[in-house]
Amino acid sequence: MRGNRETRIFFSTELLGWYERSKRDLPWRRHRDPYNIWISEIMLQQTRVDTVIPYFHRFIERFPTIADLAAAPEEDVLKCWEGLGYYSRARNLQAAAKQVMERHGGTVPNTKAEVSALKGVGPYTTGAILSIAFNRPEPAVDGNVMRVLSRYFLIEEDVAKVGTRTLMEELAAELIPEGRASDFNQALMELGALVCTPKSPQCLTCPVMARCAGRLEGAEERLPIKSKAKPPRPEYRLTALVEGGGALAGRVLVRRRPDTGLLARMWELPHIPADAVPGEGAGLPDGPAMDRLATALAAAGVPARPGGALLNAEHTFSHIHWNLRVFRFDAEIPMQAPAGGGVSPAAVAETAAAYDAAGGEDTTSEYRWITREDMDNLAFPNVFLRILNGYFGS
DNA sequence: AACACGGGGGC
DNA sequence: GCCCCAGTGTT
Repeated sequence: MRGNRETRIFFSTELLGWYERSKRDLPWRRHRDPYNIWISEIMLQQTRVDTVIPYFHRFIERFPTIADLAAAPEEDVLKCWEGLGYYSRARNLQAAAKQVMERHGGTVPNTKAEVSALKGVGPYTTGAILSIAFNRPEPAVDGNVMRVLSRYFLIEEDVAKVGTRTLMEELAAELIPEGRASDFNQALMELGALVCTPKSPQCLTCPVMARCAGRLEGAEERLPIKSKAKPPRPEYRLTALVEGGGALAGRVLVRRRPDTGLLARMWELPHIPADAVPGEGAGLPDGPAMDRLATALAAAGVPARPGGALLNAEHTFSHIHWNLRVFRFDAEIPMQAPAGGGVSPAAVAETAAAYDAAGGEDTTSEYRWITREDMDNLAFPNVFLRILNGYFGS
C-alpha cells in the first residue's frame, strides 16, 4: 500500500469536499441513470468532455432507451457517432444494447461479471458504470486517475504497462470512502481534468497539494512516467471526386468501407494507394496518377474522364498519417443496372482482377451516387466530411 | 506485450 | 508541429 493511513484519509476527504464545491454540471450528472452513464462513459473513452457533450445530447434524443438503440439500423448509430472517432465504440455499443435486451430485459446490469461481459466495456468502464451508476465500491482507473495517483503517491512505474494499471486499481479501491464510490471516482477524474492536468498542473488550487508527494518532490511535471507511442506511419492516397452526369447530375460517387478494420462500414470517396506524396517530388505526377485512378474507377464499373487536381488533404489517425491528393472526374456514362439485375460471377472476378491490377484494395465495396442531402443519412470520417462539405459548399 | 483503432485541444 | 489523451479488442 502506498502512503500512510493519514495521507490516504486526507486525500479522500479533501478530494470529496473539493468535488462537492467544484463539480461541473454535466448532462449525464443530471440524473443517476445507468443508461445515460453507460453512453457517456463509452463516449468519454479517449475523448474530452467538451467534445462529447453535443454528441451525448443528440444520441440520447435519437435513442432514448436501450430498446431504441438495440432496434435501430446500425447506419443510424454510426451517423450519430460521425466525427467522434473510434467507431468500433458505436458498433460495440449497439451490440451491447442487444445483449442487455436479451439477457437483462432492457435494464443495465449491476454486477461486475455482467457489466464487464458487455461489448466495448473493459476494466475502466466496468468500474465507472458500477461506481457512478450503482455506487458500488469498484475502482475506475483511466488516464486521469493514473496521473493524479502517480503524482500524489509519487509512483514512478510506467503507466503504459498493464501491471501499473493493476497497481493503480488496488490503490484506487483502497481510497474509496465507505458509501461514496460514485462521488469519489468522479472526483478523482474531475481533479485530473480540471486541476491535476497533464501540462502545467494547477497545484496552488489543488485540495490535496499539502500532502502530494509528487509536488513536495517537485516532480509533478515529469509524472506520470509513460513510454512513448510509435509515430504514425505515412500513407499516400490518390482520391477521386467523381461528378455524375445526365440523370446523375449533381451527384458524387462514394463507397462504403469493408466490415472490418479502419473506419469499418463508414462511407468515403474512392481512393487507391500511392508510393509517395502524389504530385510532389518522388510522388506520381498528376497525369499518370489520374490515369491509374481512372483505370481503377473503370474496373469498379465507373468509366470517368479526369478533370485535374482539386486539392490535397491530410489526416492523422493514431497509427497512420494519410496524405490524400484529390482529383476531379466526370463520369462518362451513368452506371447502368445489369440486365436481369444480377452480375455473373465471371464478370465479378474480371472486375475484381482489373480493379486489383489498377491498385485498388477493396473489391467488395458498395458504391453509391449521392447528393448533399444523402449525406444526412450516411456516416463519413472527418477527412471526407471536410472534402465533401467543401465541394457541396456547406 | 504489442498493435489497431479517430479525433480534437493545448501550447 | 508536437504533445496529451475520460480505453477496448485482437493477435
